[in-house]
Amino acid sequence: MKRSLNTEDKILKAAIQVFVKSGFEGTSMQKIADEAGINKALLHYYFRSKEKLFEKAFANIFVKFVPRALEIFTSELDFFDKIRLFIGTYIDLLVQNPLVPGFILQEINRNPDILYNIIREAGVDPSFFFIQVEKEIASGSIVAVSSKHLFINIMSLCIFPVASRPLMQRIVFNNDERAYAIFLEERKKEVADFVINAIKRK
Amino acid sequence: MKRSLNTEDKILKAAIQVFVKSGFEGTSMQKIADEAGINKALLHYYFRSKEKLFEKAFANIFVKFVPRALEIFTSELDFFDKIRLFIGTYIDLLVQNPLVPGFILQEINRNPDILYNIIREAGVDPSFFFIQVEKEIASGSIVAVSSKHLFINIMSLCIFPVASRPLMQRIVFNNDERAYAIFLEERKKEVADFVINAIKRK
DNA sequence: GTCTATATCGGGATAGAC
DNA sequence: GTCTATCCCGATATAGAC
Repeated sequence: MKRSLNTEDKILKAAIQVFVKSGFEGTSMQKIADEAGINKALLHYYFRSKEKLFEKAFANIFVKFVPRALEIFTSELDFFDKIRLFIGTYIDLLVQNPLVPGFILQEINRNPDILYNIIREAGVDPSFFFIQVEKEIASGSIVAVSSKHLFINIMSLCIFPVASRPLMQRIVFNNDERAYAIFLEERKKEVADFVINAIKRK
Repeated sequence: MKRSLNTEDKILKAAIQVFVKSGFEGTSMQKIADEAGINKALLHYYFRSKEKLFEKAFANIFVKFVPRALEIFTSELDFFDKIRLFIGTYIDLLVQNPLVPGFILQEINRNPDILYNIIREAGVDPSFFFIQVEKEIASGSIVAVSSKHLFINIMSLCIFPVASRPLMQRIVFNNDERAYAIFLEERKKEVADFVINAIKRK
């Protein structure tokens, strides 16, 4: 399986793994070379510099986590079902990649400019969500909330508990790994209920 | 004002500033020395190593942002007023220190063990909040929610929008700084309404 | 395309003068 | 207590053999 990858892909895969774990500043080319099972010089042969290798790796990770999240809202489900489906799938995705949220937050704060090209190319656009919220308000199914606040509320409730796990697991669960894993699993239902309860017209 | 600080405090203050901006790995002792207006060797004279200086700096920042947040819930206000007050004050604190949330998330993921001593010494304990939630449920003023989920929901809604600002500002506000500043200001009311709406028994 | 060897630089840390 | 000079290592990056 891994054997079938060519060298370039093997390097990129290793780079993603190491960068996500240690961040740009905490990562050395040597560690990536070790992870890929090849020599340090080859990294430069394929990607010229650490900076350029990082850009490829970051873009690769980013598109898996940001635009994909929004796809669900383009479907034709009932709005509340869409919210439930989105939250469930997104929390799953995050739990399977627990280091990614912290990594992305770290790197966008270190260098916000990395987003410039990536967002343009990846075509991240939440307007589909905003339009639908306005429609739901007009039809009277939800109360008059700001669609932008609602969007960021949902994102916050999904992402932050994963990004802050080392801290929250300790202060709320006495650092019990399993308890926090169960807690995150519960959140798929809990967060959806919370959001829907907050906006549903009764 | 800055003149009145002794050298040790001057160094610590400079270290906090640089570490928060660039993280542990992205910070060099030289940058801290420059920021403090003194020589590199003096850092080692006062703090022995980068690691030890970082620990002091991190603990210093941490206690300003985590335990202090919980103090509000020990007051004697009405529960909903407490929630409003907490969210308003906390978002203010975060907006005034916009790099801190990302910094803390970054460092706890890099090295979760730094929390070990700090949390013990700082005495971070949200149980006061949990108890009060249980009481409110018993008295029938709010619906039966999990107090732990509620706690982390509130934290998420306050912290994440600040920590993810470079990203969210771009995809939701076309990178308009002022619009995002206004948005964060609005959130003091918006988030409180959202939370209370989600839990209030009607 | 892949390796070893090496150039060059910047980092943390210490010695020692004042 | 504060400085300059220096040590030593690890980092990025390149040269050149195979």
